[in-house]
Amino acid sequence: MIKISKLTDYAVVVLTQLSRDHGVHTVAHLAESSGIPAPTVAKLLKPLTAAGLVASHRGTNGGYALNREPERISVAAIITALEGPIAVTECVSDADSLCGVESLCPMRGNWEKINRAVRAALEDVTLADMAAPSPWPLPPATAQATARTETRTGESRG
Amino acid sequence: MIKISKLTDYAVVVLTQLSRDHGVHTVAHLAESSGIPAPTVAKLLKPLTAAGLVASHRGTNGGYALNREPERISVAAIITALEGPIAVTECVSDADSLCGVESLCPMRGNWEKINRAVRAALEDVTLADMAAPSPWPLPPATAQATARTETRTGESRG
DNA sequence: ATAATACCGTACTAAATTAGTACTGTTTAG
DNA sequence: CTAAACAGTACTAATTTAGTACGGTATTAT
Repeated sequence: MIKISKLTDYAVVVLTQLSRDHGVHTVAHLAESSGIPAPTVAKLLKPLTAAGLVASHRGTNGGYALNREPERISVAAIITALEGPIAVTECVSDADSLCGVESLCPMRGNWEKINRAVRAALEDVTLADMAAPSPWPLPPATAQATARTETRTGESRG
Repeated sequence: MIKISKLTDYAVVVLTQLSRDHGVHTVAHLAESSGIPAPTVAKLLKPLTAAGLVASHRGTNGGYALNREPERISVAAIITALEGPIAVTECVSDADSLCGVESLCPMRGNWEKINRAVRAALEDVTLADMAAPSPWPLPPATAQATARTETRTGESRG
């Protein structure tokens, strides 16, 4: 369904918490206040640390803290940290993996065009945006949305 | 990895074939010329037919044909036909599925913003674009690509 | 030093999704 | 009436993703 993994979803939640309180937070604390199992929180913080989005502090009174202003952390950066380069198709994501279907390959340039557009959309939203209160439902902005969009509106519960 | 399913990938391949030769093609024929297993081709053509993207003709000399000009079939329409409404997170895709993590929900409006941007990007590319010969590598357009992009360039094989 | 705290890293298990296969039914042309 | 070709369902297998467990290392306080 062209969606991100649950782990990435959780990562945004955890990072949002860190952005609200700039101090150092332990995994246990973050897990408790978010409702996400602690081992899972620890798991997602690892690649986030490796990517330099958060900083870790060991020992007593240690924990994790944001390593950069929320305004300077894009959703694209978060996704990239956890899932690797953003690519809608496997074709372009790694040079080693062949397509399997040869006739697919001639259009990898077109897929890359799509990838860039998606990437740009994701670069444009920062953690600060995500932490900010969100108006819901969203005001209709560009109206290029499909006809299907209106099928489900009204019963927003999720 | 925020990618579409293989079935959708195949669908684009099959539709590209149909767009090149406007006649009626059997599943067997499409399978042979694409290299995709016949049952799989049959499987993906079903929802495509339901969505009105292709038309099916039963009986002897039957088969499938494009139901619309390639210029009027967007990649978004193909993905939607096979995978349902385009949404990066589950949260907004269906009203019935709760998030599980409550703290996630306050930012569904922000996620929807992202969903719209992705959707727009996918609406913008048509089947005709995909069937067209693609320059590769693509000329750098907006340069908002992440630093990671350059890590893998050079050995394009996929 | 010693002990407690909290991250680090790897391996493993289980669940969910996705891909692929098989089979039976229905429609159309000759 | 027979053969061609789609329609629909059910099932199996493979892959991916989520979640758990455990032993190790660094830092701080006593």
